[in-house]
Amino acid sequence: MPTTIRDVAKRAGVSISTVSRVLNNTAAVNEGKRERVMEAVRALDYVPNPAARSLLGQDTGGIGVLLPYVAGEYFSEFLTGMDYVAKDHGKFLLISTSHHETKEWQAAVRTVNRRVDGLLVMAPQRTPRQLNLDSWAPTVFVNTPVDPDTNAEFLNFDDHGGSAKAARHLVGLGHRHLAYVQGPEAAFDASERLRGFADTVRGAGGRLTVIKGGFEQRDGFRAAEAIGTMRDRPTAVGCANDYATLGLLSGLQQQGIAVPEDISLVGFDDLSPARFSNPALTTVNVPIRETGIRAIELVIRRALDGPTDRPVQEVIPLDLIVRASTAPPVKV
Amino acid sequence: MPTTIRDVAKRAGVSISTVSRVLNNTAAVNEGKRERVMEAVRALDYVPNPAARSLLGQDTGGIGVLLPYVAGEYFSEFLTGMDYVAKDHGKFLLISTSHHETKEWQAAVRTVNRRVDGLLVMAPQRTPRQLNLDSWAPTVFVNTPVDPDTNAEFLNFDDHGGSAKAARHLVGLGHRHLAYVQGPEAAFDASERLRGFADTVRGAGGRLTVIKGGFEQRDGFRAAEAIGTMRDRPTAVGCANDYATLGLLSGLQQQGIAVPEDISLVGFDDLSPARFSNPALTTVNVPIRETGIRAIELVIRRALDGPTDRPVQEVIPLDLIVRASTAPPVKV
DNA sequence: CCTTGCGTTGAAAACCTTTTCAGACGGCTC
DNA sequence: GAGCCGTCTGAAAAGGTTTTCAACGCAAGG
Repeated sequence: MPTTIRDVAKRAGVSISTVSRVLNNTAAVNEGKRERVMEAVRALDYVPNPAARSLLGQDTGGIGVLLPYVAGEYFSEFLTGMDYVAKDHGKFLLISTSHHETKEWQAAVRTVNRRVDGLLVMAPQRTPRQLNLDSWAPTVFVNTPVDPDTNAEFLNFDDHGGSAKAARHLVGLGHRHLAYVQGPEAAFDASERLRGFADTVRGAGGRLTVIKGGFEQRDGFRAAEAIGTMRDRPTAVGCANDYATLGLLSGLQQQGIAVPEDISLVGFDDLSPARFSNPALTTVNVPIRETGIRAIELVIRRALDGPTDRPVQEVIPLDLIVRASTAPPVKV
Repeated sequence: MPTTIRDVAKRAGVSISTVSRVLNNTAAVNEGKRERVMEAVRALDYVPNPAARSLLGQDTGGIGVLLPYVAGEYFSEFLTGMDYVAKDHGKFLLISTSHHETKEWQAAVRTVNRRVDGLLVMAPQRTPRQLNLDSWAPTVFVNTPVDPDTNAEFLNFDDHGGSAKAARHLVGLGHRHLAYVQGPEAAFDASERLRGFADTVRGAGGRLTVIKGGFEQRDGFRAAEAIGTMRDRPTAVGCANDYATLGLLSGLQQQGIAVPEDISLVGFDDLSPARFSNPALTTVNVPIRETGIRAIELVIRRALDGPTDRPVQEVIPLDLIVRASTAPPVKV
């Protein structure tokens, strides 16, 4: 039986109302009594019951985080950023994942509902409309197709633009026949990346071969086999993310194809393994950790201030980081 | 104003007690009424208020997860496993991290307290005693120094044994002068790994040079500089984890030192990047995802069954995976 | 001296659910 | 036909907090 506000009140010789007032600083209290209350709180190691508190419609202290999944460095970077601010504000993170299924989505929303003060959602395969999480809590979407009709906040990456920069870099080096290893088909961000790459290559009059892939290393590894056996091999390849690029690199090298001498490679995300591969990857930097921080700050702000009529809807520009995996093509 | 049990009762023409009984299957209810209640629940889209529920001392539905930090693939694998089972049991994960500071620890415990039905703690730099989370919720420790006096559950990896296998492998290949890149000094698992390596090398009459390092790629990269400038260079190097090994590999290759021809490398963890590096890493496999699954299952079981007098205290054996980064030393 | 008002306080209501308690009702046994 | 039992039901209490409301004492103002 944990100590309650009543125990504190008894020990301090005041009513529970007074204790509440002292704790929440919600009204003036006689200095002597305030002291006694504080002393009692310390002595009994009293912590208010969060359930009782949120029953009254007060804040729950939680922030819900709904992600498609949580595997890989991309998400752990994201989480790290979020965790950092959340802790700073005395909030905790309530994480639920793997919601490619609309059913699972709704279950997750239902679970998280009323246990959190706000919501951060990353759903690259869904539009907010499909998630129908109405307006029961302030919601910030990250990396999710914008729905112009909601007044939720959106923080998106300029996947199209970033990918275009990568393609422009390759074209500028002189590449004319390029390939692109595609991400998961249903994912909004992956298709934007493909589109940015394709638009640029075709706009420059280059030839583009699109290869099915995914976001994991083994997807890139498989793509390497496909590329290795091509009769008319491309001289540069873009990938949907760094993991796939790393797998691709590994696969090519095992076939004796040199990077960047024989083939140039461009990744996406700029995760730490990209810096330490051999050769280090040219890739598009995605400030995922910082975005996690900003997103949580937004959620907290909206939870505090209530709804705005001017929600933040931002597209974050992405920069290309040129490293050693790209070079001009060898003339044949 | 969300719908309450009262709304449901009114619509179904019964008392709230009956609604509660139907929902929780806690007593027999007339079939007709049951139908009407169910209909009302569906029509109003009623979801019981979790705060009210946990106020009564019912389960909160949450499981607290306290980690030292959350960055890197190791933790994202761990989280993936945990998330998987938690979702399966309708529980949600309440995650809090970065508790190298005892103060932060206590704050985290306080926050999580009474919001969860059980606790999973990974604290390689602390003993459970230091965390003084008394007995307010069933707790399972993972990768944390065992405290024989608590009756909490422990799931630990045989870091010492795994590291010994790695060392034995190298010694068996003929290496006599080895180096070891150390992990964070205060971490229990890192020091066990070092100890296992050192014990074995010295037991076999080999020479061991210990190099300060850490768990991140840049730590390995720095170690590569140290090794590159050594006059009497070791022929094989063990590392505290794969990330450091990858950084080390990258650094060595940039100096023109060939792996495994000039130096053999052994990692620890067997994360996915280890499989796709060039050469692929020989490393000790740590079933981190599976352990996440088992740990959460343990927490849930203990939350359901109440305290046991025979808590699980297990040391999980670790296997060495031999790949391309190790070879016999070249004779001089 | 009586009112007004301020600063401070405690009682009680409200939040939403589960669970206990007692009652109603029908059918059964003697 | 009286008593009993079993099944089903609703009223009410309990859980811990915040907040409203009324009231208290006391000083200042009329």
